Amino acid sequence: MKAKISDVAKIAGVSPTTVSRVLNNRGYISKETRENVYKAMKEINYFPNDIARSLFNKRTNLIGMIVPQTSNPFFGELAFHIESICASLNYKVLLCNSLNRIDKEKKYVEMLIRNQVDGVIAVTYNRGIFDSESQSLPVVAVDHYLSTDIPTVSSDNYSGGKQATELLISKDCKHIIHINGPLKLETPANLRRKAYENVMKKYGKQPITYEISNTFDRNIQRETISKVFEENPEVDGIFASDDLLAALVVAEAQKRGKNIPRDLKIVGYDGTEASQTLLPGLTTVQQPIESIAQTAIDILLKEIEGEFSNIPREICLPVKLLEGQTT
Amino acid sequence: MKAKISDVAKIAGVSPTTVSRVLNNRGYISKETRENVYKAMKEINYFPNDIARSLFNKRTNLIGMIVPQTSNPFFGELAFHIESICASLNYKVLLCNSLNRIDKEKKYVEMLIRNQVDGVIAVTYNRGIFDSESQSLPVVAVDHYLSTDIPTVSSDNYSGGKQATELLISKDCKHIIHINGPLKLETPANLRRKAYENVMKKYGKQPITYEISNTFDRNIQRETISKVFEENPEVDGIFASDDLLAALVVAEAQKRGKNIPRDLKIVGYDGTEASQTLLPGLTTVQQPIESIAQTAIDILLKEIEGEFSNIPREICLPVKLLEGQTT
DNA sequence: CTGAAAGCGCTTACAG
DNA sequence: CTGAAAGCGCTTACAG
Repeated sequence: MKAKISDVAKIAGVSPTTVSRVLNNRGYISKETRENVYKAMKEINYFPNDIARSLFNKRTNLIGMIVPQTSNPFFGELAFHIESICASLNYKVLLCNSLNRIDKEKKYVEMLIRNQVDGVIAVTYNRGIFDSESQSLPVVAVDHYLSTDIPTVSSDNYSGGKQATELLISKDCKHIIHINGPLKLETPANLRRKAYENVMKKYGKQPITYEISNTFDRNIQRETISKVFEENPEVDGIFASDDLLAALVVAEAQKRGKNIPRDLKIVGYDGTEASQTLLPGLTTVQQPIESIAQTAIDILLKEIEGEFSNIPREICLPVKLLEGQTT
Repeated sequence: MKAKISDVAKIAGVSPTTVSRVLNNRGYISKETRENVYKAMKEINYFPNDIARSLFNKRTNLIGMIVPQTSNPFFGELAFHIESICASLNYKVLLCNSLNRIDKEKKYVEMLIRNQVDGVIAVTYNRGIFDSESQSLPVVAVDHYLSTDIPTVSSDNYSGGKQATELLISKDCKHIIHINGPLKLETPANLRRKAYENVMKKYGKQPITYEISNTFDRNIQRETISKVFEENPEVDGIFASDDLLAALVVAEAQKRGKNIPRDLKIVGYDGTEASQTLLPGLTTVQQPIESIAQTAIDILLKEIEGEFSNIPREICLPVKLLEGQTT
């Protein structure tokens, strides 16, 4: 049987109330009593039951974190930073991999509510998963607009898209194509495409965007990329909306005997540690993943503390263009 | 205020006991009552408080998962599978990024105990983090021996190391070097080195293993790799103990003007989705990450259910050699 | 400086 | 088929 507070009390010769007091450092307690209690806790290897505490306190110090998939380096890195920062603040993280599926996300949200999480950090493409039932639940969205009253943290996608496109143009690319994920929703990431299109038009060029419908099926992605080359034999610049996509473009280009960067220039997006290690030559727009995590947590904690006054509705963090050998 | 069971009871005109019964599908309940209760729950948006349930049931359905760092694709992918499988079995996962630091691991273990997790899946290099206090805690280790009574799930590291080395030999490499992480501990991953050394000896070659002391500092890794080339100008084959390391070797070799695979052949280890996408040409030994996750969970659940009888002390899953363009 | 009592939201014998 | 009571392990007024 696990030791409980009354066991400690018995051994230390005090009441459970007193044990609780030394545990929480509340009220006056004689040095002697305190030491006796500590000794008793050591003796029977006592650890407080945080479940019981949470029930009373109506505070779990639990944060729900919904990401599409930690095996994707961007989300894996984001998850790492979020959890690490939370741990340093004494918050615990419940991990949820949603695969962007709305059914899973809804289930996860319900699970998080049942588990009384203090707040949720959500990286999800689906609006409407936080509804009526979760009105009072503190939520912060990363990289996606979820609803008018949920703050969003993202990096400066417009600037990133602009820098990527302008780089390709400055390198003399004539036929630049953009490949993006699902475009249906008003996500900040969509601004990457907007920026691409605007820059293209500004330079009198025709923007062409290909959409990858499924983010999780590499074969579908490969097919789309193959189509890009088939339908645009003159393509000499590609801006891919994430590094994995860019890597697939690199592979397909090599398969087709194209010399990079001579025949084709490629810019990716994300600049994760993993992609920079595995494909260090890739030119890419690096997101400030750690500050995204930090900012999201700062905002969420404010919401949790009830400081709704000075919470920005949207925070946009700067990106950094990393020039490699693919441009 | 959040709705609770007594609110539902009041509205449905029954006792809390009855509400609990319909919630848990226990005992006989008239159809009418059941429907009234459901209607009441809908009406006030009631969700059961799992914290309160857990307190009573002494069962949280929580699993602690300790990994070094989810930003590393191998652990990110493992974490994804573990969490996904757990979710499908109605278990929730508390994420812990330990960075392999024993102080962090100990803190995480204590946190998990306080939170009454039903069990822990640990990928850690440090023995002794599960001590006396956690005797009764179900634990399963992945890829590392933690103690004699903690089951270990790993892939067949010896076979992987053997296949990698034999491949290099069969490709006519004369001077093959192995680069590994910290070697101090008796981890299954150490078998990769053992296998390398045995195969080398078998073929009358001198095994040379370089050790990377810090897994998290890319610069230290780069320095060690640079040293490998400096000290062994004749090297024509390198077996790196993970894909990120292999990628660094590729980069360094290119920097030194070596043609891969003509002048130098490289084999990595892990074969994650991310590394196979970002560096598809890499020859590597692929670990069965999903089955590792599945197996670890199977074993952990058995421990949780108290079925200690038929739990193997060690499970070893088959690896797969993926030949790319680096050999 | 310390303890007895009540309660956090739930569930399960027990009784009817 | 249903309800009143006790209890999961803790904490906090309240009283001394």
